[in-house]
Parts: sequence; C-alpha cells; structure tokens
Amino acid sequence: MLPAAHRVTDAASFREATRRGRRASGRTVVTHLLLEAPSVTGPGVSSARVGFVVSKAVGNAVVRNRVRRRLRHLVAARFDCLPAGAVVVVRALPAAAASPGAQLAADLDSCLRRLSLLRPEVLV
RNA sequence: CGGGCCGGCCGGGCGACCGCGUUGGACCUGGAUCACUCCAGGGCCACCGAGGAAGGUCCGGGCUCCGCAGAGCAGGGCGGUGGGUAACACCCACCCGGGGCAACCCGCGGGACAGUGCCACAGAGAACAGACCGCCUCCCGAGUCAGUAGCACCGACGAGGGAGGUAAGGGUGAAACGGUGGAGCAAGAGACCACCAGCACGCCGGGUGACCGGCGUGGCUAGGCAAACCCCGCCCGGAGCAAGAUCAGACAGCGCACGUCCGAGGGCUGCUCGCCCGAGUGCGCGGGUAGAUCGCUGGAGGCCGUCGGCAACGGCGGUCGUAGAUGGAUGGUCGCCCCUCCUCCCGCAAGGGCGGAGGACAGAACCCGGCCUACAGGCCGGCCCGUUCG
RNA sequence: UGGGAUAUGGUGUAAUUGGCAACACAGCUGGUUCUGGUCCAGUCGUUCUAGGUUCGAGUCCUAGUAUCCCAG
Repeated sequence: MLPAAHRVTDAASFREATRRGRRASGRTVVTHLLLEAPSVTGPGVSSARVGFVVSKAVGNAVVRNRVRRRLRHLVAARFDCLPAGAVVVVRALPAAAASPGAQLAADLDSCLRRLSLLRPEVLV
C-alpha cells in the first residue's frame, strides 16, 4: 500500500504544506503540495512523503478509516510521479464518505494533474 | 395451523492479483567492537492480524504512583431476603406488590406514632376533620283548613326565623376517617350485633430469612408524598497507562513575595484535628523540549468432561492458547456462490430464467467483570393460549 | 483521560416552593387603505427522546441522544 516511511507523521509538516503549499481541490478531496521544504525535511530524507487529513465531519470512525485506506491505495499507485522531497497532504471532504473508489480516483487525478504532477497518459 | 412468551447462538462463504503491521528466519549494505556480539537500513520467506457490541464511558475491580491512606464532620453511592463473585449499581433463586386467560413480564421494594414540610383547582370540610343541602326535636310564627251565624279559644297543616341533635344520603375531588346486613332511634351514628376487609398485640406451626398459614384478644379505623428535607443501616483515601520507570537531547535567566527548626511550602479530594516530608517554594515575564525503549499483553482466560448446587456459580481433570498500532496496521480491485427486493419473459399453478439493485450496526489503544445503547438477515431449543383432527 | 453545562413555536429568551406553557421578532390568514407600510385580530408547541415517582412533571428520578465548554 504505502509504507510508513513515506508518510507524514509530524504536525509541523502538515502545517507547512497546508499553509505554504500549492492547493488543488475537487468534489471529494483537497490536495496540498509543498516542493522542497527544507525546514521540515531532514537531510537524510529524499523521497516524497504523503499525509492524510480526514476530519470528524466526514463520518464516524469506520467511514473515516475506509476513506483514508482508499486514498492510501490510490496515492501508492501514483507514488512514482511525485518528485523527491515533496510533501503532499490529501484532505478528504464530507462528500468522500459516500463516493465509490472510482470517484475518489478521478478527483485525486484531477487535483494532481492541476498540480502538474501527473502525465496525461497515466490518467485512468 | 394461527397467535404469543422466554432462552441460547451466528452475524456472509470460497478464490485470484496487488498491498500494510507485529514477530521469527536466513541474506545483503553500513556502523560500533581486538573478538564474542550488538545496532540501523533494505528487499525475500513464513506465521498471525478487530467486535458482539471493539461503541457510550454509566458502575465495579486488577495494575501503577502518591512517605501505605488515622479520627470527626461534610460529601457521594446503595436500599425486600438469601446466595454467587476479586468486587459491583451486576447475576441467580425466593418473598411482597402490580399487570396478563396463561407461558411470563414489570417494580430506586428500608422508615410517614423522631421531627419539619407539601397536598393546587373544586368542595361544607384536605389532616388534633368538617356541617352546604338534607333529616329530626323544641320554640316563635305570616297565613291556610276545620270549627262558629260571625269572631275568639281549642285542634290540624304551615312559608319563614331561632335554639339544638345528627352524619345515614346528595354533591366535589386523585384522595372524605371502614364495607354489607340487622337491631336501635325523634332522626341518626361501631353507640350495639353478625360477617367481611384492614390494624395492633399474644400464642402455635413452617421457612436460614424476607415472609406465609392458623387461633385468640383488643379497640372499632390509624390518608398520601421520603425519585420533599430528613432519619436508619451498609459501603467509599486520591489520581490515573498522557499512571509510572529508564535513556538520550535542548535551554537563560530576571523581577516580586514568603521562609530555613518562632519553620515557607507540600502530601493525605473539601473543612477541622492529627500525622509526615521539609530548604526552598509560589506568582509574573522570558526561553527550551515534547524523541526512543519498557510498561504492552497469559488473564478473576476460553472450550470439553465430571462432581456439588433449583440456579447464578464453584471444585477437580484434560485441552487450546495466535492483535499490539502510536498522524495510529488489520486493506484495495475483481470473480463465483448464498439471501432479499424490482422490471421483463415462460408456465393454469408450484416454480424457473435474463438483467438490475441491495446485504446491518459498527474499528482494538493498559487489561478484565458487568450495565446501557445500535443492529440487515438467519439458526436452534423450551413453554403458553386458541382451533382442528386422532 | 477527568470534570462541567445546556436542550422550550422558525429565531432569541421566560415560567415563585411540582398546579392553565408566557414575551418579543419573523412567517401565514383576515381586516383597515386606492395600493404598500403602520395598526388591529387570529394562527403556528411530540417543552431533545424513552421510561418512572406523583392525583398532577417544562420542573423530581433513571437511562439515552445531540451540542458546547474547561483541565491535562
């Protein structure tokens, strides 16, 4: 899926990515991208890292877990397109709770394309 | 066959590909070390990987720390009886009260002669009862009748008023100081009698007990609310795994107040006492860190058999023992089967077929025992009532 | 994790010891006016839900639901 080493796990990175990064939003997700963040990226970390935000407004614990797991699978399939050192934060909107996996994939691709991360031939 | 009551259990299955986490194994790379070996990273292989409620966090414990927690008051909880349990506000059995034809269900179910308080409206009267209508006796008495030729006296009736008697009846209310019948009386009344209901006391019998049954005596009647204050009995030290322990790492102090055995401040929830620690502490401003490891999963454990017990449960024997994340793993995409529903088609019907949709509630975070709440669908067992047949 | 508070027409708030659910604004209907406004009258409630105590519950008790706040 997505190994733990490629996850964003500290609050500072989340804050930097959501405040200073570029943003693209769809119907079900909002994607933040921060390229080459030296203040939060350590010297040994070279690959990209991804974090997820699924708030309580999305649903109860079961729904939130399901949304996050689907997004992790979708991001893992597109992980090679992310540049090294990038910090990506994917935030789920309440509409993501009732959406099927294909809808989430389309929205995520739309966001990544507008952030110029995805080549057209990779699109589903 | 129809309706109902109770208890127990499951809560999708199989397969393919791609993934995630813990643990273990061999291998590779790097580092430490004379070495044994250890640490970090990487891909590979193997095992395992959510629930009956994991949920709400409402109770009870274990565990950890608070110098092992003392007394009184306050505070909180519980409340029929007996048992079970580590403990409980839980469970089982029984008693009492209520509901149901029944199986069965429901009940915060101690005390109202220790005290204080409340019982609106209506009603005469609502808590040491009361007297509106009514009924009865006596007195006064407009007047009427009778009587007389007429009037008066005497006699009968009598609107109305007064003095008393009475509480059976009416009416109010959630609740009105026993019910029915008799005897009695001017009218009436437990003032009296019989039966019934209920209360108190005594004796006898049964039960561990709550309590139940019987007999006798008494006085004839004693309202409800303690989920109002309260009284009685029993129980409760505080905090919580962000407890707590170890390692690594960072920084910067300054001002004010009190104090160093005439003791600041702190611990024992709050107050008082008492005990203990005690040389620094409190407040304000400013600065720094919030990383790793342990705790961390074997526990009052599950299942089977047997014995004791009505049961909850307990004794003994055997057997199984496999989640441990930390921005938080346990998944994603499909195929087949199963169940339900819908459209259409075939068929007299039972039913069959193509296609489509749906399959609940819900995610471990220290661990147990309960309670409560949510839940598609399904399985098993026992019992009651009614109808029909034998 | 521990502690606390609230829920009443559409909205914001009341209701003394348990005893007729009140007020303002908004909405709707009707009247007044040539029309609109103003004004007048009327209308609008599972007192968050369920159960219980009581003759009687917005109030008392128990359980639940939702929202908010505080401490670490």
